[in-house]
Parts: sequence; C-alpha cells; structure tokens
Amino acid sequence: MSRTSSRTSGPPPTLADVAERAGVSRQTVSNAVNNPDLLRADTLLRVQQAIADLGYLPNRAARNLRTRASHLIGLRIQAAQEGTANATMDRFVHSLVETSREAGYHVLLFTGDPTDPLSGYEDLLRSTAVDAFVVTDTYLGNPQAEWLDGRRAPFVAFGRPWENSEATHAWVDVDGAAGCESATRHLLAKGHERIAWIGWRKDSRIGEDRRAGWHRAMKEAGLPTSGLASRVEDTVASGREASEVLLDEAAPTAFVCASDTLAMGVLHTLGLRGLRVGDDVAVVGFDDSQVAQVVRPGLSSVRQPLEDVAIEVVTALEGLLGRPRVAQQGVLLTPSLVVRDSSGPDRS
Amino acid sequence: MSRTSSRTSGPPPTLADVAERAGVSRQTVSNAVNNPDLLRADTLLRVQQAIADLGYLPNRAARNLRTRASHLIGLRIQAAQEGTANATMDRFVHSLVETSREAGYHVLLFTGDPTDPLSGYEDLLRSTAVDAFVVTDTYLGNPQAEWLDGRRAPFVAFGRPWENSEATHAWVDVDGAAGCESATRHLLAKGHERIAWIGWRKDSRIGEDRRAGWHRAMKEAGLPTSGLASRVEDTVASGREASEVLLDEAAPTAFVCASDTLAMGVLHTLGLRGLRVGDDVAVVGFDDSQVAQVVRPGLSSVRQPLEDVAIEVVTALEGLLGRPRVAQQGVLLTPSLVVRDSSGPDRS
DNA sequence: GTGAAAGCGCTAACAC
DNA sequence: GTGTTAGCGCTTTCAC
Repeated sequence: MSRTSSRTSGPPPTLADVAERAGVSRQTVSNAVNNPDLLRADTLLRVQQAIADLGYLPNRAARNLRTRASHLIGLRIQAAQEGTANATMDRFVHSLVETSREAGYHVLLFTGDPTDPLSGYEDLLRSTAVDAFVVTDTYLGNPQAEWLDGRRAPFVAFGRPWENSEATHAWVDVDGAAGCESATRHLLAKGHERIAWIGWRKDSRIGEDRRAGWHRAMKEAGLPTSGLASRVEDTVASGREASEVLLDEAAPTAFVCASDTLAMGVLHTLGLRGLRVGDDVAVVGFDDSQVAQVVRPGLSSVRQPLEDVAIEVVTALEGLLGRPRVAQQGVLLTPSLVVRDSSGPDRS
Repeated sequence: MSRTSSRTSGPPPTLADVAERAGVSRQTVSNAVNNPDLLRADTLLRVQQAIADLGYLPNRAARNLRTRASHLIGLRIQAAQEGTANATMDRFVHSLVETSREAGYHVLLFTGDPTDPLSGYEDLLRSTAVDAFVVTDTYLGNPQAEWLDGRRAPFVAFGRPWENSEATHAWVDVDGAAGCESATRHLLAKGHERIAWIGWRKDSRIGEDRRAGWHRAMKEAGLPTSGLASRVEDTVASGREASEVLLDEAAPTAFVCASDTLAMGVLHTLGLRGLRVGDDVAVVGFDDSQVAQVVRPGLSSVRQPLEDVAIEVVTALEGLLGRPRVAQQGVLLTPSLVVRDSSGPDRS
C-alpha cells in the first residue's frame, strides 16, 4: 500500500490531467488550487477529489516561470571555523528552514569566496533563482546590504546595519549588549565586584556592542572597569593568554566573554593555575554552544534566541515579497542567560 | 562603478534581448550558452560580447521548465541535538554545498517530522522542485532508500544500506570500524592493554560497526575484551556513568568511544575521580567535534573525511543525473585519527 | 462561476 | 552554422 493514491511512477500528472478527470477546464483547476473561494462548492469538491486521486502537485518550474517567483530564499553559508566553539549558524539555519517552510519558502544554500562578501549573490539574483536573500555575515560590515539595495533585491539581514544608521532595509538582530549586561548583573548579584571582560578587537562592532553591556552594568553598580578589559582574536589561545594577563594584573574574580571560545580559554587558564571554575573564579560565555553545554563544569552562556530571529526574518521576508508590500525596519531581540556551574555559588 | 556592465535594475535581459543586440536568432544565443562549439568563432564572440554587455544570465525557471530539471539537490536536515558534541551534519552540509556548486547544483534544505523519515521528500519530488536527494539520516534504517527507489527518484545515501545488502542504490559511507580500529591500535602502540569501549545501544548499526573496529584491534593484539565494553545512549551523562562502572569493574587504562559526546562523559568521570586525562587514563572520541578541539586537554578523536564524502556523493549524483547514466554503487572512505593530549604519553 | 486565449523564457527538433 | 517552429505547465487577462 502506497502512502498516497498517486501512481508510483510515470510522468507526474499535470493540470490538464486533473481537469480532464474532473471534467472541468484547466483554469478551473488552477483556481481550485490558488483561489478556492472562486469555485462553487460542488465543483471545488470534484476538482479536489481528482487532485487527490492523481496525487497532483503543481509543477514548480512552470509556476515559477509564470509568476516570476521561485519561492526560494538564498542563504550564503561559510565553513564553520575549526577550533572554535561557534555553531550559531547551524542553529539558525535549521530554524530558518523550519520557519520558511511554514511560509511556503525553501532555503537554498550557497557559498562564496570568503574574501568577497558579494560573491555568489549576483548570479542567483540575475538568474532569478531566488526571490530574496537572508544576509548573515554582517560582521564584515555589510556591503551586501548596500549592493542588494542598489539591485532592488529583496533581503533581510540578520545583523544590524552598524556602519550606516540611515539604512532602510529590514533587519533582525540580537541585543548583545543586553545579553552581556545581564550576564554581568548575574555575577554582580552573586557578589562579584571585579569582573573582567574579554572580547574581540575594536573593529568588531558586535564585539564592542557586547562589551558595552558589560561596561554599562559595571558602571551602574558603581564599579571600576579600567584594567579589567581585554580585546583579542576569537580563539581559545587568545582567551587563555588574555585571562592570564588579567589575573596577574587585575585579579578579577569573574570573567564575561564575548564568545564561548574565549571563555574556554579562560577555563584553560584556571585549570592550569589550579583555580576552581565557579568556586574560585566565575566565567560566562556567549552563544550557548555545544561546548558550553558539554564541558565540565558547565559553562554559563548567553543564548541567542535564534528560533525567534528566524521567525522575525521570515515575517520581514513575507512583508517584502507579499502584496501589498509591508515594510519592516529593524527588530532587536533580547538573548537569555543560561546559568551553569561556571557561574559558581553566591559569594558571602 | 558597478561590478558588472549590466544595468543596475529593470527587468533582467532575456535571450531575445541578447539575440537582437548580437544580430542573431534566439536559438543561436542558446547554443552560445549551452553548446558553444556549435557556433562559428566570430559569431560566438559577438554573442558573448552581447551577453556580457547586457549582463545576461539564463532565467532558471524557464530553463527548468524546458529541461525538466531544477539543478537543485534536496537535503533534509534535523535540529542539532542540544547537549551533544555532534556537528557532523554542519560540516557535511558545507562541503556538499561547495562541491555541488562546482557541479552546477545548488542545495535546497528542508525539514520533516522527525518521527517520519519519509516526510518532506514526497512533495519536493512530485512538484519537481529537486532533481535528486542526498539522504543522510540512515541511522533510522533507511526506509527512504526503498521508498525513493520505488519512486524512481534519484538519490545518493550518506550511509550504507545496513539492513538490505541487496540494495542497489548509490551510497557513500565512512568506515567507522576502521576508524575505531586505528584509534585502538594507537592506544595499543602506547602500551595500553586494558582498553574499554563505550558505544551505542545494540540496535545502532553504526555503533556496532564502530565497536567491531575496537574489538578487532583488541583480538589481533591477543587481548581480552570481556567486561570492557558498554553500550549506552549518546549523552554525556551516559558516558560518565558507563565509564564509572567500567573503571570500578574492569580498571581500564584507556577508553575508545563511539562519539565525542560519550568521550566527554569519560572526561567528566576522570575529573571527578582526580585521574589525569591522558597521563592516568587515555581517551579517544569520534567525530572531531568542536568540543574535542576546544576542551582541555584536547580530545583525540576519529575524524570523518566529510569533504571527501561530499565529493563522492556529488560524483554519484552526476552519474545518476547525467547522460549517459553512470551507476555507482558504494564507496567506503577511511577516517583519520586526530591525536591530542587525551591520548597521553607512551607508557613504559 | 467557468472557459478560451495568450504568453512567461527557454531549448529540442528540424529545416535551411 | 544558423533560423524557424513548437511547446514545457502554469497563471493572467478577458469573454461568456
């Protein structure tokens, strides 16, 4: 017994096949599929029965050609960095695929020359292979935004237009500052006063944003920050080295890091010095990566609401592609803090 | 200055536009694109110039409709398991996208009801949205293979047809047994004699395959295996518990694990007991996950050659879709061992 | 509410 | 070698 009533093979049925079987014209079948309310109830039923009998599904290519839409969303992906804890993209991709499907879109993946943020987009656009893009690699700055805007290509960015506050395109982002602020407050509440920051180099807008959250929380608590911050590359080794220097020179009792990768570096340092993670020095990372979840002791981490990001992205996309066009500007979502043992106990 | 000589917007140029500009017929332009050798050199040049001037790229929908091909490969993805170290799919997806592009294909992602291995495939197939599938979730057994075969749907499986050795479809897999055998040999060479196995439950064919590699290496070395193996769920907690029991009851000096997730559980146990990873007890995982790369001490791990898997998959796909049809049966690739500190020093 | 005609942009088949 | 004809399967007019 087959899962559907369609034939097991042979050429797929067309609109004409359904029309013949239902004894109506092709147009009526098309309406039954796309504008059911136009049909009389009994005709509709007859057509739907024929559709079910035949296992008919509209041919995508034909529909795409006619409607000038592919119902495909392009997403450029990059190789996951080896030696890094970051798997944000993976989680986002899955959420995006899921959410897109509900909106009638599929996700088409492509890659491009890593040194050229624009490569790959143009061909897909010109060949009308995709209806829109989701642009994620905005940490490079996003020349894509400007370029796509110029091409009148619909797109939604996951990431704010840092450089260009007049940008009018739709975007969704996660409030990294709020995340790090809450991580810092969490440590303050536990009684820490010397909380260090390890983040990315100054040209990273995302890094500076996250750092601002730490800085804000410290200032609000009336605590000093000077000498407590370090800016390095996003590698475990950098995190280790930065934490060594900070421990020697500023004796912090806790670290907030711009990434789980950096936080892992801190854990290394603590291990090497025989300091107990959590009990002696607390650590909070960013991204709630698999590493944070699996390492011992568990690493507290700021978790981006990527499922919600995907939902907002698709909503914006629908606005962009739908009729009437509904413009959405920017959406900023707040991450949550996942508390694990690296936060340590409350300090007396 | 624009990146191409095409107009910045307006409706994209069609074959007819190019034909007019080059002073040839539409068909000649089509040939210039698809069968350049059919044209006289000077005509070809003229057409190519017109194509470049206009920034012409064939409309995908039209081409797809005419050729009955979408040049899209469907790949069903699942949510990454939280609390697990596994990111194999992520790496594979990227390699597949990259390799597919070189072969003229794009990857279309879709999801399906996790409890139904078939869901999602049918609609894409019937609507001719994809030319073929890459089937990865074969650990469920793969009813997809049989089903797709019945539909005459082209597909390549990443994963052997464990249950059905008469299956004739194309597949690519990684030799887990060979990987675990080499991991075990590596530990034997360091002087270990009591090497334990922690793997998955018996109904996992992949798990049993990997276990066989450990078993084979032990037998070849003339060492006993009884009491040294454990089969559990793929979670960190299970790995921790299994290693506790094994340490108590069989006193192994090394562990080979079916996954990095399980290996992390072993590391937890060693930490809790004050045993030094590597020095006191060696551990090898499987997958070379980010966790293995980032944890301290580094976790030795068997790494699947996913880039090569992708290449073989695409090769098989090209055989399936190309003319003439070139059937490829099965390809088994050998993983490599990435040695890190958890292997420990040679033992006297 | 339903049907007939036209055409989206492309390429396979054939004529010249 | 190049041009002409036809049609892939669908949806958007516009009659009826």
